Amino acid sequence: MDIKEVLGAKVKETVNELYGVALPSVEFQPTRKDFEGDITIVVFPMLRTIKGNPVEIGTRIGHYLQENVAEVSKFNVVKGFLNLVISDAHYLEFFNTIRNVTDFGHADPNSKDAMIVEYSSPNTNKPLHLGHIRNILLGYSVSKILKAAGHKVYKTQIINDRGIHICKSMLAWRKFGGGETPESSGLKGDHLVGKYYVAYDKTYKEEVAGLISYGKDKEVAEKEAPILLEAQEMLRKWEAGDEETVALWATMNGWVYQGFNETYRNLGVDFDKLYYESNTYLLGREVVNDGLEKGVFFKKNDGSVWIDLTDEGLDEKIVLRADGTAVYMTQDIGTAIQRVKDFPDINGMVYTVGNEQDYHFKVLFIILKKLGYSWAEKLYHLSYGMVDLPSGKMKSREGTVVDADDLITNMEQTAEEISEELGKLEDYSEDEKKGLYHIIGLGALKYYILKVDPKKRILFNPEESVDFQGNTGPFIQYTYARIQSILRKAEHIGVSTVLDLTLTLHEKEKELLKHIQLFPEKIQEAADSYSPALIANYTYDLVKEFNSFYQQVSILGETDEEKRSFRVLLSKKVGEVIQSAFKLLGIEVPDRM
RNA sequence: GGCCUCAUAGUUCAAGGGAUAGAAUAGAAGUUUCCUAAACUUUAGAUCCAGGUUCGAGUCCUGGUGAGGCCA
Repeated sequence: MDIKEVLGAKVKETVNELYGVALPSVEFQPTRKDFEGDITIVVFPMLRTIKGNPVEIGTRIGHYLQENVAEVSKFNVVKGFLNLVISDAHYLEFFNTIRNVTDFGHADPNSKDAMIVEYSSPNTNKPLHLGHIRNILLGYSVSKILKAAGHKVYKTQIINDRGIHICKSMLAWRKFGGGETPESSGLKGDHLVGKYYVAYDKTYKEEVAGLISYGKDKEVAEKEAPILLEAQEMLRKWEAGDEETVALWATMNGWVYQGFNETYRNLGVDFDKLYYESNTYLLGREVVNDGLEKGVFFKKNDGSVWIDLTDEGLDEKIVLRADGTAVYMTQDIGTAIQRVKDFPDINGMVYTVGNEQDYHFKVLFIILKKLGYSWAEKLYHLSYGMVDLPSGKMKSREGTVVDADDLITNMEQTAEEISEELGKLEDYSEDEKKGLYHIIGLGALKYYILKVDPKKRILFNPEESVDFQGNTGPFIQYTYARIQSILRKAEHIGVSTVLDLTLTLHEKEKELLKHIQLFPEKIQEAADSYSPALIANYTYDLVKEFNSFYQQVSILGETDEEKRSFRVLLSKKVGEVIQSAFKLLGIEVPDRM
């Protein structure tokens, strides 16, 4: 039983007895380090219910708790803060109940609604970059966190595999490619296709410049460049189902998927179901007609269909063009409904999409609610800020985009350089080393990105991102590795698995136990706010707490056998919590480094 | 023009309306006969501006300023 629940109930009971009033709630916080105590009850909010002096009230409650609650061994009152010292026995008892629990902190599986988490959802005309990485890591981590909080989770993405941008790559490949394939060129499929997208853009710009030099207006030139007209023609052919065009489209998309899959594998992420826009772009139109009948939408004179959201403080938004073709909104409405059909057990969806689409999703969710879908209440736009570079915004035109694959390789190399310098792995085989550098390099990258609150912009400094000291992934991995080293040595020494519940706890041991105790709450909080950053920062705090413990007490060198055993068991548990927390971030931990 | 985010040490990040605003990095100074020094200890340094609500505001409200985004 959670200590806060016990105390909360007791405090209410106490107040009722002493003052004859019912307290609506009790506010707790961890006691600040400069005061004696483990848990603090804030008295101020009680003043609304009980009239009087906060110090007096705190003292009376403190006395009562000390006498009647076994867990409370001491107390002190500072201003309106009632600091309680919790007995060692309570923490030992807590430790005893969790020490053999393998998924400590996780809620019962499938105890909550099933959900869909969508992330990645790239275009298929160029390789993934740093912006996608933030999206992918966030989405994957949130899916793990929701799962740990008790939800069943389906991971999905919608691949933007059709449209003018793909036609541009296809056209350029046909014009300049000379039949080049990933095999013949040795290029990763997505990079190959991206190369032709760039080639298209170059030609396009030359043509526009040419037209302008012949006296055309810039705007006109941009619309009339021959290569653009050709690409548009190609798109029309694709939509008409032209065999050759569709075949080329399928081939080139196939290359891109191979490339993407390699990147996903490197990042350690996966999906349960994929949606392709080429299959879904026609969805949603019937729903619009439906909504017209219900009066949710209205038709303008030109035949286009709109929704009026002025009563929501927004404006009017188009949902179907005058020529009857779908806009993004139409598709998204259709896709959402399709997903509920595909996964009838779900009640809730998370869309991991950048914050430039905040408005779009706000509107989408309102429309779905107005259409009367009950699950529309449980949609969440996991919106995240852009990734900036020290030089400013990433711009593909200026070549400042950080490529995902290059970045991963870089991180692995840095991990290798640092490890080689320290030279602790002489007995490792090349393969083992390679695996380890991958774990460390990706740990650095993932942690660097996930520790930041999703809604904030990230400044990605390539030099700092490979920093392995301080609040970083490798620092935490290193602590884990040290713990494993202790455990290996402990095996030789022999450690009792019986826990002596009458031990007197060292201050640092208590701190560690308090921190471990927070893990389940943190998972819940992270799930409620869809924020891996909470887990990252929690893990870092735990690691710092462990390092401090490690520095101050002897673990294997402790001569009292019972104390030694306890410390080994405690270290082991800390390792397990680190591992478990990092799993929620999609980060692996090494046994040695 | 309308709407939406963000603003905290030199820098990168924290802080469910609660105590003296925490870390990390960069700077200064220390700690290795002992369980991994990728560690630890000490030191200095910050809430964009002006009002308001509250016993109490980095946090909530209003108005500015600055950065970014969305919609025509």
